[in-house]
Amino acid sequence: MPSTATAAPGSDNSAGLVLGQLKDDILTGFFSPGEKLKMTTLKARYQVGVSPLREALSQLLVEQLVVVENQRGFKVHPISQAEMQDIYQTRSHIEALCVVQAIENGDDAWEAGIVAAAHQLKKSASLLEQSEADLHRWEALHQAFHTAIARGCQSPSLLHVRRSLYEKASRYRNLWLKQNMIDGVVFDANQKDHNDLVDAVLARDSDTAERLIKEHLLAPYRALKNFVY
Amino acid sequence: MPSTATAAPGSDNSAGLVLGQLKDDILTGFFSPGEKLKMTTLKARYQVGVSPLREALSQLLVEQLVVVENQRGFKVHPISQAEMQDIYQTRSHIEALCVVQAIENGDDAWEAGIVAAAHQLKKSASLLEQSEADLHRWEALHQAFHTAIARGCQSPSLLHVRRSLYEKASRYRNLWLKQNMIDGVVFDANQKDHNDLVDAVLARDSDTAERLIKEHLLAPYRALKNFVY
DNA sequence: GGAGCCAATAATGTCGACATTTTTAACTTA
DNA sequence: TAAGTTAAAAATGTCGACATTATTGGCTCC
Repeated sequence: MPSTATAAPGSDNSAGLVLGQLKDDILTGFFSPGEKLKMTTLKARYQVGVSPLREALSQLLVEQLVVVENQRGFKVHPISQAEMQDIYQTRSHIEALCVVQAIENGDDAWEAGIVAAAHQLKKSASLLEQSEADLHRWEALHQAFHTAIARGCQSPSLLHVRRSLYEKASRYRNLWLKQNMIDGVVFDANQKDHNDLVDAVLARDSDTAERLIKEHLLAPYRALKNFVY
Repeated sequence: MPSTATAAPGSDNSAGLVLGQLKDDILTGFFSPGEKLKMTTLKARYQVGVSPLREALSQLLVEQLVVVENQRGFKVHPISQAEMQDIYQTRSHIEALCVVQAIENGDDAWEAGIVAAAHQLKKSASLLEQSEADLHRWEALHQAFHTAIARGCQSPSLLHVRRSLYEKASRYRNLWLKQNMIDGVVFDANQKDHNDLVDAVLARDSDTAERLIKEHLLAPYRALKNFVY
């Protein structure tokens, strides 16, 4: 599975680099949920010592992508039906907050960013193969599109939470894709959702936009929730 | 200033302990906003080596209580009018989400916890001196009261965000108190707010509860926002 | 006198080493 | 054979040391 390339490195030192790689490896499922993360394994994979590794793991601990037990090291955060439901539901509420506030605060540059991102997404969707690389390119554009909308809320703290929840949700999505690659995108490639959302947002129709975005984010959850881990 | 004793240690190793102490020192203003956090200083204060320190700082980095620059070490996260507004506003939205969902999901034990916490808070408020220790005891009960309500939402991810925002907001509150200790509690000791909130919550009146909690959390912001840093 | 340069000092970030704890595996004993 | 015990092996968490980078202070030169 290719990198999600979503993880922004905190700093350009060794710990920051390994943070991005390790996060990617967890989100893409290279390291499985619950898997023990032995230092010898990580040292060999990322070619660094324990210090940068422990710093990166400490950060992933706060983001709840790993768990720790004293003197017993780190594990990948386990997945569960309950957590998946929690993440997706909270994410829909947070995203809705972003959209509503963006509609209140967004300026002309924000609107321009939305139509630009929507255009790119639409073009990408039209020539969408079922290949893994295409799928990941589309997902990047998909996320960029929604970020273009959410960004208008102009609240760093909300956007911070939003990013964290996206990452946690993307792990469930990626794990699912890993097993069901055939009809992979059926559950979120529906272009109509996006057209309707853009219309509501640009019309500054908060209520409609809120309803649409919540539904848009909960639809994949309904598709994934019967996935047996 | 006494410890806020709010920071839950991640694990009982050295890094987990120093995380709690360092977080407290930042939230209470022992280390000032923007202050350089030199390793020699931290080593001397917490009696540990650089490894646990860097792990703790890495976690505070994610929680945005410190900032880092490569090869230039860590600083306490600066404060600003803009961040304060952002934190308090987002916090009011998140807390409202918690309350509304708690009203939907809360059970009998949840209701019992609320009336118990409200009772303790009321008793504490009646014998409230203006001493620093009293003030911190009251604030602990105050937070416990609101947590008793929010807990009913039964969403770990929402409660996680909520805790993080509380901590960030508490720093602004503590910094303000440090300079204005005289009439310290006037802006949030109003018992009527709490009585009304309990009534609305127990009556499962979401709209009223949402309005009350948002107002309750934004009131201190209005009091603090003219505070010149 | 002030700006620019250079050496000396100090600080950061990373590694290997070590003490402590956990895990594994063999061995005893009933 | 299965459970309990003990020794060996492995893994974690922390420290001190070191290379690299940033900062300070003095010196020269204009």
